[in-house]
Amino acid sequence: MYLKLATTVEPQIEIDQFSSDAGEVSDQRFYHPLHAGRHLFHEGDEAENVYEVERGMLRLARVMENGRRQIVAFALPGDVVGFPEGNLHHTDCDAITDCVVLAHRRSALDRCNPNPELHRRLTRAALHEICAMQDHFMMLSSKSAAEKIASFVLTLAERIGEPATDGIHVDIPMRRVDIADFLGLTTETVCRTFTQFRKAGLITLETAQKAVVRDLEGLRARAEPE
Amino acid sequence: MYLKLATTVEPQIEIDQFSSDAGEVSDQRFYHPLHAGRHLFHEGDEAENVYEVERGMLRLARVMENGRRQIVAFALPGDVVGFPEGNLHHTDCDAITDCVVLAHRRSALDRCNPNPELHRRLTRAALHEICAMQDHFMMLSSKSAAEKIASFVLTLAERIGEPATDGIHVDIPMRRVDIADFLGLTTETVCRTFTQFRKAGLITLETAQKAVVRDLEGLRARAEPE
DNA sequence: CGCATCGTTGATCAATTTCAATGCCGGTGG
DNA sequence: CCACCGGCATTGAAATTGATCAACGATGCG
Repeated sequence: MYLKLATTVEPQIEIDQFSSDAGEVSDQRFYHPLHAGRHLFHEGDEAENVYEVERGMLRLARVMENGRRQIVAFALPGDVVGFPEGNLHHTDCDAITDCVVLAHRRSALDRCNPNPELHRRLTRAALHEICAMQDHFMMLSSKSAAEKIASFVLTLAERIGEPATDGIHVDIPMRRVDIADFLGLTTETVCRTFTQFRKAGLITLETAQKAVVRDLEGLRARAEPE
Repeated sequence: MYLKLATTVEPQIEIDQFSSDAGEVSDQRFYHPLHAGRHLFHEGDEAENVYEVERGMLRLARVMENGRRQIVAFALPGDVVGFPEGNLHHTDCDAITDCVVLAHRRSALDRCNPNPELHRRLTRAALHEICAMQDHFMMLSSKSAAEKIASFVLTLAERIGEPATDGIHVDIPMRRVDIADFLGLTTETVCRTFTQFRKAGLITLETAQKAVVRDLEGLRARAEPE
């Protein structure tokens, strides 16, 4: 299965206290609500925290001097974002939808103490991330546009799809250009491929952001070559 | 700077005992010589060790069911390979040239004790790897063939090039098809781009494996668009 | 020496990008 | 309330890049 969007960690430890405002849960972690469009951190920022996504969707991006942009990942609930390089963040991260993230002090990643269990979870998440990124290499380098879009929609369907009688309802909150920059395509190609799938009866599009997967097997068949 | 080939760690801790045969250095680490063409591990193998490259070059690869292959990274001295996912290796790894690698028990990555310093180094290497892979995303998704090859040669030159009066001598021990599978191109395109650079006077090729960078700036100009 | 593998080159083809225009929708202000 | 505006999505046609198909050359090894 390709296109892990980002890194999933083991089931969430139990959180007792929750305040809908940014609230300190303990000195180790605290909740942080985040409105759509707001940045969580920028490339080059001092990395104070790593974040576990509770709700919503985030976008991790890197920009080249000349303006070309790569979406590194879309982060969904359960994913961890903000792994530092040295002391700095090496991507921009902003909220595509309203989000709630759980911030962990960056020290939890660096040191076993005082919370060895959290340290272990975050380290595992980092290792998982490496594996997931390697999957994404396959996606970027050896798949056609149709295979990329099919895989992409399938992953979204598996992770946030809601099964219904008429198919799997999938929210696609990111813009077409984000999908393009994630998959190494152009906006136009993304559009065309969506319409191609729509005309083939694989999906329907209520709006550009609301899709229904009507033929899961058909979509799977397009996700892998042969 | 794009195309970090793999993960560089901090300067090597001092090693006193060295045996040219596979030799236990301590219960935490041991040297492992490896001839060109030999595998260090396979995809799906139980991950017993992570390896620090001392000498030589290794190839990390993933293969899809249908035979398509992605070279995930080329590992050079200072790089770390074999980060596990769960308990398993998720790539094949074999030696392109004769190598010497330093094996660390996988537990050094999982646990702080008994060697917290090593644990910290390996964890950092994993984080660095994430960053390096994100660089490679840019390479794979938003660069032209010429930009990819130029970046690739530049990185090799920086990491293993030997400056001389006539330019920077660079060993390119991997085959063309490996370069192609690394950059998401075909063998033919890799070849053509090399000849194009040769005809433009940017490089010379004594053999397919021995290149001399004659115009560093020219090559840099082709590595980035604009 | 002959075979096998790898590298190189050429010609054609197909996929995707590019360029251009139009449509759609939500927000804003008259 | 409605018209206009701006951003995003979609579609079409042309251009370009890189893939594919095919042949040949070089190199190393049994």
